[in-house]
Amino acid sequence: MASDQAKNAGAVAQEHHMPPYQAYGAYSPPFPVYYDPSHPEPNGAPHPAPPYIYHHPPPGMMYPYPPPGFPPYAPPPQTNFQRVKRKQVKMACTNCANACKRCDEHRPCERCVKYGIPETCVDGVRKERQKGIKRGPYKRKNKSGGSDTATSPTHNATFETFSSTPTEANGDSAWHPPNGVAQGSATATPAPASMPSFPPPPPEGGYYPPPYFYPPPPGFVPPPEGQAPVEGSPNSGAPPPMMPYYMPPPGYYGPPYYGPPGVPPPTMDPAQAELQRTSGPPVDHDPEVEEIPPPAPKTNSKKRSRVGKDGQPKAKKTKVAAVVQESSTSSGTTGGSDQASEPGHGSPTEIGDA
DNA sequence: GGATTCGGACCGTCAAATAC
DNA sequence: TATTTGACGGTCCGAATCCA
Repeated sequence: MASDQAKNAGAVAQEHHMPPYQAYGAYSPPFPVYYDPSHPEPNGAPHPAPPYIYHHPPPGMMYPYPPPGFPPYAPPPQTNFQRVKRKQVKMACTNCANACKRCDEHRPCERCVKYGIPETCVDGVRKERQKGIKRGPYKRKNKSGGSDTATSPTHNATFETFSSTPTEANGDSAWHPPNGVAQGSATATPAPASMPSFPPPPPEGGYYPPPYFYPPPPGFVPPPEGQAPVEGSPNSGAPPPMMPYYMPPPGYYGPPYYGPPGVPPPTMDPAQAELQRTSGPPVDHDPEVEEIPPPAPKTNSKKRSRVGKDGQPKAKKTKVAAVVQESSTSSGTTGGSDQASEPGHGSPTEIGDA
């Protein structure tokens, strides 16, 4: 469940701490970014209080990714979008539960009101979890080395939204700005004087110091302040959609990092960070990261036979009958956990009831 | 074409297993 | 004792199907 918790933590953190980014150039990162104390904030604004710092790249900031030894930015697959986590109510009313429909916290719930059966909108009785079930030995996750290390849940959650992008196999470690512009060329925005050489070894904390930012999506280079984007470049058009950006090198707990304001990011064991830094990124897959696989081709595998578990054809329900049944079911189950009378589906729990 | 059904993916919780 | 793991018990999405 750790992964679940991690995902939840990420969702919560994201929900509660989304800095007020403003548009910068063609895009602004939707994640916190550490600041470089030696680098002035845009517009001369004071630095936010460390250590939880954010800002968008100041005008003229260059995107130094990727460092040597790290793969080039790979455009995220179209399907690698952020998944909106489904929110469940703690306890659906019996009517909604039987109908497998969304319920809400209120009683009567919206659905019961809609069907005119608010009086039957009551919580069911949650079955008690079985106890004393013996389990086999647990498979402990490998905590040392590898990309699937069990790092801090917060850290892993960090990457839930910005899941790693596939690593290109061509071994090209340079990030190529768009339109054939070589990285660091005159056309690209110059790096500020305060920009340290890249990549510096991770400091004692195990993460790289700021300011490092993700590169913009392919085809996007923040134009120098006061200058229009290169004609014909994507910058010159509409702002790009928010996309997952480049995955930072392992051990770097900079962007994106979500967490409570004022709470420093988790740090990695320096030895491990160095190992990962020198051995290359585990970019292609982190099992802790929730990746959105390409949607499976639609099939007809969901053909239902309208046959109950006992092999008997299920009785059809008319609209009224369904509502009535829901009502009767609810009134019949409020006093106990026996769900044997509920309609065919929705009773995987029946298995354990015997 | 809208309403209904329900398979199964997804979610939250928590006891057992394990680490410290 | 604290943490991690894995599965239970549940919710509800969305395709299939029904029906006016």
